[in-house]
Amino acid sequence: MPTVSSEELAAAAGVNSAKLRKDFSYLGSYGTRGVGYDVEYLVYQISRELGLTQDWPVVIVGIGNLGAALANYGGFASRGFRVAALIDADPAMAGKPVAGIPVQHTDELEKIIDDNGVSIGVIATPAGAAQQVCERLVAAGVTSILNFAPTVLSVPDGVDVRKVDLSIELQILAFHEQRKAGEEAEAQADAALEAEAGAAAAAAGKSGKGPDGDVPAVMPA
Amino acid sequence: MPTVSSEELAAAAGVNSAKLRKDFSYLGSYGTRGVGYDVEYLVYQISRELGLTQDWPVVIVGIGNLGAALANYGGFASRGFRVAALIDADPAMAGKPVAGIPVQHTDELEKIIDDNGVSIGVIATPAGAAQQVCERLVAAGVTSILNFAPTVLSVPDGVDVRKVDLSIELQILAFHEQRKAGEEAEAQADAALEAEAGAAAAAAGKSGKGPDGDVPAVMPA
DNA sequence: CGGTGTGAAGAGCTTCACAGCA
DNA sequence: TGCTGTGAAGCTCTTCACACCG
Repeated sequence: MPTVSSEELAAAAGVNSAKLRKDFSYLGSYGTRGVGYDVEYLVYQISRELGLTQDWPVVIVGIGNLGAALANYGGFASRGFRVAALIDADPAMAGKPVAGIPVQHTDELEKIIDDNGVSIGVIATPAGAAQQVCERLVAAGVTSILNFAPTVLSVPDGVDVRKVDLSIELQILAFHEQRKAGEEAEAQADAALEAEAGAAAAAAGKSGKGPDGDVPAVMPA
Repeated sequence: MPTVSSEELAAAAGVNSAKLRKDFSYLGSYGTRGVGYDVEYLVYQISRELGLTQDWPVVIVGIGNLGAALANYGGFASRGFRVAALIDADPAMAGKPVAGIPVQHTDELEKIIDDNGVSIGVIATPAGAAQQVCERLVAAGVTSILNFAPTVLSVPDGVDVRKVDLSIELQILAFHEQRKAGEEAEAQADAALEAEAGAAAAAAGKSGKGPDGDVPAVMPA
């Protein structure tokens, strides 16, 4: 299939075809009237725009189950990410290969960041260690952090943090599940609450908010 | 701190105080003019609305690194989720405890779902096994699925699927990182592309889209 | 013809600003 | 007086509908 129409793409992505055409149009006119979009060319243009044509070295700190799962995750390589190093505080882990990469001790953190020109760090440590790791990463020159630890990180301006909460998607499913079961439903407003819900419980915690608003910065403990 | 103002909550959550008050108002009038919101009462009301006061039994299928990480994740219990069972296809895993719960073999899947009244399933299997597991879960009565496998699941109407792509947040960070580095920047449009980007490559794959639009249903391989 | 690119209309969400109540 | 609750204004994002072109 060398070419594809906005209608087909829209159906595959689950959106309206007009929206898709309009979005594409912001990148330029990559389609051909009466024909559609050349798949290969389109993929290249979008990849370039999203930064997938670049190589991004990342380090993963905290090689427990989650860190190991991330290290083994095939999706990274295909999106232009290269796992430059795995770092763990446990000396017993040092040298042990995970996903073919030997784990290095936290002592080496600054050197690793520097040697590899790493600007993106992934934190998969327990909650207690996350803030400290974060500070060391930032001090060493990392400017984007993906946080899997269940804690809110505070970072200086200019550093982006995105927090991944493995249970939030479950919570959304449960929310809809509850709706299926009963009630008459007050519809949209509640979704908005998700972002705010935690603040009541936390009532503190400088946010370190991500660049977009689509991931709640604060969630209940 | 028994009471809190919309201004404080808004600052903590990183939103505008008017928005927060408006959102809360959809749930009812739980604040007191001139005073603020009673924290305990507010937390309860929001918890109830989000379904956190219910107990949701879930099963996790696929006990590799990721499945184990999920089983150990503390955030579930505090949000009303109870891991009813861990299921894996590897007979060698059967009986082995993970996070204090013995792993059961896939053969038991239907019985487990039925016995525990499970309506939410988590898939953490390799991509190849996911669709088949999904079908068995649905056939057994599961109506909400959280999919960590890097594949698009197709499901019948009435079943909600949410796909968690561990690399998508990294991709968003890289996108912004790229922007920091250079360019003049065409701003908003590109974010929208994230949801559609994969469709060009996939150009197939019935979507099984989640209840909200905020998680892309299709992503590049 | 068929399908893109896009101005204009429409819908939904956010913010303002202030009446009203403890 | 202080802060909530909310109509109305403003803004952004989505959808429509069609001119235009291969």
